[in-house]
Amino acid sequence: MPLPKDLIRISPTTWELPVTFKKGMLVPARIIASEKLINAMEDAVFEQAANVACLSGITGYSYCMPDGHWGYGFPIGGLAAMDPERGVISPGGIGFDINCGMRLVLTNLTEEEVRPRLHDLVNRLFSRIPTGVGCHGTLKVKESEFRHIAEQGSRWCLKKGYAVAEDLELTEEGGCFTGGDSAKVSNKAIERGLEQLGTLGSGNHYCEIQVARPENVLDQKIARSFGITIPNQVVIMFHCGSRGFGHQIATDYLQRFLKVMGPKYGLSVTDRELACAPFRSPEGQDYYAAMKCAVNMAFANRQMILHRIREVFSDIFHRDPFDLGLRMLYDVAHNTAKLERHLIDGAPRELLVHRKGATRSLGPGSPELPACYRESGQPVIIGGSMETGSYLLSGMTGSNATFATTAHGSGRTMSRHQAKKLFRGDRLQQQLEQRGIYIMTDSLGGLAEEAGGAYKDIDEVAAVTELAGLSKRIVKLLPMGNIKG
DNA sequence: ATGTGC
Repeated sequence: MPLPKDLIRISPTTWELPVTFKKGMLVPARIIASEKLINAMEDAVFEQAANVACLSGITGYSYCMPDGHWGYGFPIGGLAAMDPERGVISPGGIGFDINCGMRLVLTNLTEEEVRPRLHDLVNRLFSRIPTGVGCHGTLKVKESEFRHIAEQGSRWCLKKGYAVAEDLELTEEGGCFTGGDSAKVSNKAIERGLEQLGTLGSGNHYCEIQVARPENVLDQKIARSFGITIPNQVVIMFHCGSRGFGHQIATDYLQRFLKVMGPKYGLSVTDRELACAPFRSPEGQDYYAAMKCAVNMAFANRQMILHRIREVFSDIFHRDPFDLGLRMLYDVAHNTAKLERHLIDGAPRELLVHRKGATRSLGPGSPELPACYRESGQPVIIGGSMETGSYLLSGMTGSNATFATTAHGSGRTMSRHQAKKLFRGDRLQQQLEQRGIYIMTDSLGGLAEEAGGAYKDIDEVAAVTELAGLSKRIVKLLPMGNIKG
């Protein structure tokens, strides 16, 4: 597929569509990619990044990260910073799975210690962490309790004994976006959420046991400061979000925005999927307060899953989970919008940063970071496929250009439908087992959709983020065992 | 992504 002829190469890793690319663009669109990745990008990414550049109040550039691909309205990998006074908030810039995110957990166990118990561990994780569409959690809460969870996030877990203080310190925003208001959430969304705490979900959501081999440690010093200190150290990475709760909130507000956008606010968009409302309007503020509830539910969901992981490892090894070194490394959101301060032309400005399939990546010295990571920069977790592995990186100061943002995953190269035609889940499971990767799933079709071959080259994506000055590769993590929906 | 949709 030929690249758009207006596309300009700004640097080895930055490509730009000027405002002349499409009528209505207020700022240029920039795509962070190598030559290989830009050539593999779907046309839809260019169109969608340009559509986002037309949204009121967009500041600087509309961005797409190197793992970018086609999404609902915004590309997945999309980033837009809005002026909060003049700009809009758009659910399509956050995604249906609000606060879908990654959490990385340390252990002090080695591959040699874990391998003999791998099947037991994976089987037990699979039975303790519900997976799949429509799965229900082992914890059901009352509506009033759920409203607290939606407003407090991980803080609720700490109060109930499902977290230790350090878990919250090592979660983006302390595991709670303040200002969540459950009165702005529909009863339907709350009903869907009641039984979803501690559940993984489906699609590309998974929980993986991984190993950090010495040859894959790329920066010894920062790796040590992140707690990767022993050869062949085992870690646990998982990926999930706000389940049906967040999905319902996104659906509710997309409908509401579509009704008022034109008639009440005179906003027109190139694509209905970019439904939006002025951030300072009642509708915009209601969505922001409801979205924060979904963000908080997702933080609490990941915290409950961490609690289950601690129980499982403790059961299998007959030791206290903290003796096993089951400590947080970090938790990053990758589907949110939030008010953040960024330097624009040398002056600090508050901006509403939409990240959709994009990770915050604060560089060294950022005051928002916990003290233990202030020197290194923020841990960034880029999840790859179960075949090819994942990366732990650290934020770099070059990310000032992208509102402190980097990639979030490897990014699909083909649709789920195509992947299902090309790969077979049962065969994949067998092949991976032969390579020492044990997978439990209740959907072999879903497994085929997540085949490594359906994704971009994770090594290339991680390398490009480093070359672009967004995030530095610290450790490549290889899969040993995986549960998925 | 999603009690998977026109």
